[in-house]
Amino acid sequence: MIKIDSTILNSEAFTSLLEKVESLTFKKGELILKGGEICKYLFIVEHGLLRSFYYDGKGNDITHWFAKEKMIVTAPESFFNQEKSLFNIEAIEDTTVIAISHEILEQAFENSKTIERFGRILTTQIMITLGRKIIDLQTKNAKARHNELIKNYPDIFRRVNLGHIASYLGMTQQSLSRIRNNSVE
Amino acid sequence: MIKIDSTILNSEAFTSLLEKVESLTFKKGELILKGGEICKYLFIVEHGLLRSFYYDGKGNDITHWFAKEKMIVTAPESFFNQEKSLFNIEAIEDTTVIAISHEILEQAFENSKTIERFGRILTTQIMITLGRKIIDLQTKNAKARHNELIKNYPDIFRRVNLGHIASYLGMTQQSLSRIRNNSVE
DNA sequence: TTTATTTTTTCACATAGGTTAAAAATATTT
DNA sequence: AAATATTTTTAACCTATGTGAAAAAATAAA
Repeated sequence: MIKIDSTILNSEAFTSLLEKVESLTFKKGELILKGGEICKYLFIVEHGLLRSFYYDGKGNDITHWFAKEKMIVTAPESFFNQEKSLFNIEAIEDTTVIAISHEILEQAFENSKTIERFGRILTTQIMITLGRKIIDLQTKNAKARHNELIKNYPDIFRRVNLGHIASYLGMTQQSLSRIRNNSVE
Repeated sequence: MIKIDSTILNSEAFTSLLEKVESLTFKKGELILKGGEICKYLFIVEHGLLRSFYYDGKGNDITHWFAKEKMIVTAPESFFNQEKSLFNIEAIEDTTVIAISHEILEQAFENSKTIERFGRILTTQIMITLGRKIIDLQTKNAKARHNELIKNYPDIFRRVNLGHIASYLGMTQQSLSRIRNNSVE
């Protein structure tokens, strides 16, 4: 859930990059990326809501991340290393994205210190965010993780169904439902 | 557990950066960074072994990461954003590190596209590694996480005591001991 | 506005892993 | 080598969360 600062979005280097990108539209339920494919694009959400998810080998799909307006999403390992993707990316609302291809982005990194810098700062912040998620998973119980999400991303919480939220939080849908409805702390 | 490629270590830009860094030595048990401080340095381990850890608020310390020879370690949020650190960093063997200060590194990022690029690629790979840890925590049971560690980092496993490994893996020391000694799958 | 589909809740029961405490084994210091 | 400190194991019991199945509620489709 990384948001792009609008000063960067409006910078010259970024504007020139944006001239080379595609705008794509997906209907609710459509897959933007299928697991097993090589992820060609990094997506910036214009309108709508995406989630990346993977299968856990026991028949459950696990939401890894959500991306709403102005957020960036891709299958990092697949996109940056051009390997087969573990992740699927799905539109959970009708969604329009800007799609930056790996090739175009690599060129932009080569040619523009500003973009390279932006990339570094972005991945740094994502790294920090992922670190926090690890800490939450290791130190907070289901109830506390749920509260944390409501506090930090109330809108995501409202727009996404329980099952997706539950797997994102590392619990079953039934547990999340129980937590919500129990007055028990 | 990110390793620096030796071609980068030997590059000119890196060599010139290394002229401006400090070499520090710590005895086993010493704290290199205390929680609450602002982390001034990014460390590259020359010899020895470090761990970063935090307190979970219930009196337990939780190992977040290990760093052996050639690995980089810092308190990311504190170092990159110059905020108070959640993490402590401790030498778990007698350790020598190269310490790159925030100021020097930021200058290097400004002045050298190569270093900026290196920073981007490094944070990208860390991002991927952290993503994998989240997946492991969400989809694997204690036994499987333990097997994963033995497979991927057998040396870390040998050099570190059980308690540190257990908290790194998101379980208690007793559980890890039980897993190890039970023939039960 | 009925039917079908999806999502959420509820419930009984199971279990992985936590908790507490102590013993055993190992390592370190004197 | 004794004494002390640290680390690892063991064991009995407990609890948060998972599992499986079904009912209820909400939403979408016909």
